[in-house]
Amino acid sequence: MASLDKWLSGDRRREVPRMEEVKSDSIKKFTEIKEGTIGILLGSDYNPESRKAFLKFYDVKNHRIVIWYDTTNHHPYAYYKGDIKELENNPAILRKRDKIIDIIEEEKIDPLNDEKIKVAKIIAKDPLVIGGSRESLREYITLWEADIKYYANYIFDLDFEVGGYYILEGVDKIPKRIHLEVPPEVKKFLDSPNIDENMKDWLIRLSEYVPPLKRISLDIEVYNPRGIVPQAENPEFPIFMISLYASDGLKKVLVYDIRSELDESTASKFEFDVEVFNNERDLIKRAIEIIEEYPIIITFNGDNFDLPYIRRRGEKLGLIDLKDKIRLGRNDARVTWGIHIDLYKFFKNVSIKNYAFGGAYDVISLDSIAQSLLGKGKTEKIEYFGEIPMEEIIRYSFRDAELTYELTSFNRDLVMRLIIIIGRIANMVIDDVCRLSVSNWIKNRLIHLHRKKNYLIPRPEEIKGKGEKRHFQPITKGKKYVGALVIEPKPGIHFNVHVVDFASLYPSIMKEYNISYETVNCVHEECRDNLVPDTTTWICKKKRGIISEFVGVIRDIRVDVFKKLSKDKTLDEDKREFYNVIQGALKVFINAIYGVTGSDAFPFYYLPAAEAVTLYGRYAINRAVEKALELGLEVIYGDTDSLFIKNPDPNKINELISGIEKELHLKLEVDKIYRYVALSTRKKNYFGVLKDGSIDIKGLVGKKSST
DNA sequence: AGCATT
DNA sequence: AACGGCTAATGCG
Repeated sequence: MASLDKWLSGDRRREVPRMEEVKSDSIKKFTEIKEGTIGILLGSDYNPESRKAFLKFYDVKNHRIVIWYDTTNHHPYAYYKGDIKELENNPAILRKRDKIIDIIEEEKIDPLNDEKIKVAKIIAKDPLVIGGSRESLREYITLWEADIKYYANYIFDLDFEVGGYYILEGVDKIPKRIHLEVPPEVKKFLDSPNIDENMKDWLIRLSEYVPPLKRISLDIEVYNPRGIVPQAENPEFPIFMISLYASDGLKKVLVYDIRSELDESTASKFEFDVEVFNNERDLIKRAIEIIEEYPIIITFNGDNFDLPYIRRRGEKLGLIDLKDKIRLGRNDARVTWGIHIDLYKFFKNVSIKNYAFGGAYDVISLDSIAQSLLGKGKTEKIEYFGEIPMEEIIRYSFRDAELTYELTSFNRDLVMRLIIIIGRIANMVIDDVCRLSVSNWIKNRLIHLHRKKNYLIPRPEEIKGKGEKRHFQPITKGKKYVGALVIEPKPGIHFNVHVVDFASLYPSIMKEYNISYETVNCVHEECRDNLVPDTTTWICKKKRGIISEFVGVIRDIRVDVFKKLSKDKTLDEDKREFYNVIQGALKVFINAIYGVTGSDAFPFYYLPAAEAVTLYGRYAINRAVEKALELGLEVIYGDTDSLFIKNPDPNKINELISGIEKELHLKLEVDKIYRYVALSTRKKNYFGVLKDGSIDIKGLVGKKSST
């Protein structure tokens, strides 16, 4: 304590930092690639010095990241729709002439007008010419595809697949995609006749084995005064502890013995390694030396705290090449030798929280998430280190690193697998998967799909420009368009109630009715008679919509293959769990695709498309009610995609299901059967007892009577 | 009471 | 930074 007080009072004994590099051969490692290296593509980035995109592969044999630099002479670019001669004389272009490699004419397909068009492609020496600075071309000229990250662009253009296996044959050869042998349980589906080529590609890509990934978690402690929270932007207090927990069994706490209270006996008191240092610089140096041996770094809030703090403290203390190891972005921190996963960002992601983990945790903190998912939390909370014995802080700090690591390893590496699978679905590098939201995941894959079809990606205002007419007033004030239909419940206790529902209604509608931003109110005259019920919105009959196709294929492989595999008792648990991760990740995408279509922040937002989905949904449930009544069935309630039918003749239910399937091409199925269900006058509030005796309660919360 | 807001 | 519908609590002439 005394030394802390002294330190706080200003006696910081600032020695002149020795300019010294952290010893490492990590840079050298990247200059050569051993022939025959097998790697999984996990990351990519752009190197401004060499002006090249590069890829990060996880070497599955040596468990390190291998970096491969572009050899194809690929460059950043953007498109211009107007006259190429005019463009060449545009002042903004003239100003940037020395940074423009070429302007060439290219043929693309305009998906909104369904026609081939000639566009000018501006090829630049570096990405900032296109976008990212105030002087960039996109600030002066209306450009197309000018806001795609360059390294993402690179992956799309060369058709690289994130999460896929590659063989690296040297620095000068383009990595070649290789495929592991398809496991028999998946092969069975590949050979089946109702699986098309598109589905096959997805099946092979997603089901490929995800190996255990070597990784280390890291957590730092800062010796700050009471009541002051250390700031990564201005790291004025020393790091005095760094805890590490790795997949290869390394468990270690590095301590800078700031109060000189430890001795030789300290290390033996713990079930993990403890290394003691007498200054902060050696502590940081040692930590970097260790984590550099790991291709994947796991933190909890490392983007905004641990990594920037380490980098800035280290630089203050003269560890000058930390800037080449930890790269600080505006809102992230990346490590050059590997991949940094910040679990705080990942678990904060609404789709991860609510869909992947069913809202299991509430507060986004290490303690709360660990408590919910691992069943154990932090050690007792420490408010102020100054009063706590060093040995106790060591245990506390170690626990954080342990929990952070275990959040990636519990349930057979569920989280690591999930991250890789999302990367495969979105074709997005792991760093971005962990930091961006579901709309970005979807956008990323859609951009790649546009490239594959040679579609020029429309600007959002072009999509809007097709017209935003909505046909019905939203029920709820402040909403943009009408949503689901909820049928007025018949209050009372009803016995033998069968609930039928449409299987993933909105995604099925998007798939079956060809809903996409370019197919709703398409350009063709001959499609204008294909109307959404009760509207003047029409849907294309000539071309498959890009979003419809995407949601269709991932819906099909989820329902037809991965859901089945996840329940296949002939497979071992590890495999079942893996297939369960895949079907769960697919579900996140499938459900969100309709949602983002109705979100104006989404670049492919189109209100009439979102409204068409809900209107078809309303139409479907209304038709089902009509059909049920025709069959003499009694409908007592329904919500969005479900009908509650009282005491039905089972044959009539089957007739209803087959009739609807024939008429609407939507699958209706019996979801559950209640022995009895009690409905009130309120929608979305009921309870019932199912056939197996279990109780089902919706919307009702326990309340005290006021009397 | 009735509407707006969360 | 995924949608809308619905219930309940709270605030305010």
